[in-house]
Amino acid sequence: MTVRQDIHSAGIPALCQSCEARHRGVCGALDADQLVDLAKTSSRRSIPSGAELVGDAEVVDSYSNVLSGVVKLTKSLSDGRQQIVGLQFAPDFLGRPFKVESAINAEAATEVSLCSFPRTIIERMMKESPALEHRLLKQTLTELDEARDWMVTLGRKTASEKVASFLLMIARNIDPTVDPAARSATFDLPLTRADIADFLGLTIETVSRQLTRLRTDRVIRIDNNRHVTVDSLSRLEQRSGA
Amino acid sequence: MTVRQDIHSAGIPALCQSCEARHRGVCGALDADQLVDLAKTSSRRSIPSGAELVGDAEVVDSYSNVLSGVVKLTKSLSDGRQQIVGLQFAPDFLGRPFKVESAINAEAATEVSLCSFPRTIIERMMKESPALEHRLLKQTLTELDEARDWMVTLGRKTASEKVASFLLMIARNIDPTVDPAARSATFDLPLTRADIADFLGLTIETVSRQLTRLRTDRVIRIDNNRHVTVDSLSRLEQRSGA
DNA sequence: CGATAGTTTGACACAGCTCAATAGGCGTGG
DNA sequence: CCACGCCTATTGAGCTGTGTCAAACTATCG
Repeated sequence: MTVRQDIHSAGIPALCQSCEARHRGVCGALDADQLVDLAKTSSRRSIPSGAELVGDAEVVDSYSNVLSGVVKLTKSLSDGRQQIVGLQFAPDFLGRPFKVESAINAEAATEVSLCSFPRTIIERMMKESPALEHRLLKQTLTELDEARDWMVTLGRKTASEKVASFLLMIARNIDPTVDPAARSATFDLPLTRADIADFLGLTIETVSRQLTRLRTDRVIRIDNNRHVTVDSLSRLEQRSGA
Repeated sequence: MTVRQDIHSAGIPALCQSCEARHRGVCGALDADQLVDLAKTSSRRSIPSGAELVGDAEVVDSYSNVLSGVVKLTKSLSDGRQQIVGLQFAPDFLGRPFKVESAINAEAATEVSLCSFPRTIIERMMKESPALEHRLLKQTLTELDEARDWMVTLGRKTASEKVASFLLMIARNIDPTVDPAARSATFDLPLTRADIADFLGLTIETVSRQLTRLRTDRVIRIDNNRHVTVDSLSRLEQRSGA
């Protein structure tokens, strides 16, 4: 990962100067003028774990970039059963264009920091800048691929395969040292057991049992309930049913 | 639904003249010149039920519009377990832009007719025409919403709720008389029991048992294994867990 | 140190799976 | 038109993985 601090930094707002979203996120699709324009009305905010970002059926009037932390997207049935349908990590773009009402809940799974923009500005820029829309299309296609991968996990994997798949996914998204070739990984789980259960379509108890099984089989180690060490990612992968 | 046969039809290729995709599908984003251009290299083809359209890990060199019939998108685990991750109806656009290799299988679930275009043409047009990319973004967002709805079904619903949800979805997509306010519906199932099972993350036997339960409870009628009549869509909806 | 929220463990129940047999639909050929 | 064979769907009996309910344990924080 090289730091880009070149001639193009000229005129970039201070807010955006070192922002990850400007490189890997949607802001990478904007030129200096557009960034200045956007930065005028955008603001960083820090959200405590557990806070609701977008309520079900709530009118959404802002979009955001995730700068750090993990956001969980959930859907619920009327009797309270809940399913996590997506996790967003930095530098994902948060928001559902072309629909003022969201059928989805967004909640901070960890402490989260966001850079938020008014809906109207983003929608104007999308009209003016095909590059922005292009970037958004790419992210949406990626999210669709991920959603479909999880459909396989939800529909066809066993509980132990689900838990292994989940750990693998988190390792790849969180641990900075995990390039695809890495053999081991270590990270903090961004989700509670209850969240993991909602993500995998299981109960808390089943998740817990599968984690202890992985632990007694020496595939993972867990300290303080949250900190996970995987010595052999390939062993974990074997258990993921891929 | 009004038939559009107005001044804008001037210069529209014969092939596209009465094509549904020109109104509700992606071709609606193109002007007459672009349609002419596209029509030069596009072709209609009819595909028999069961034929594979896109093999897993196969290089995709064409995109298509679905004109009639149903296409199932599947993913498989190495040991053969399979999950249907999407169904495409007319006038959906079939193909995954920005990725030459597909991790997905596409197969005709019924007899299908397609209008296919070379990959290169579509990709050139996407660069030139923001409207096309915009349309594609909208379809992708819709598919993402659908995928997330199914994640809830896969992860959190019981077998009988799954089967009811499936019937409801098919009724809404297939039966032309089903506007949202309709009370009843009748349609042919586009999928075999095995396909339904792969869609819902169940076994054939469980699907069959739940269908007979719906039948004995007089929620649906089934003739010739395929033809379904739903007298009260709201009763079916009550069983879908929504 | 006590209170609280999150996690683990155990015992048991049941929804959905597996295996096996039967029934029904449909095309082919006599 | 019927007889046959093939494929799909249904039904049954028993098993098992995961859910339910309940209790014990652990971390964290005032």
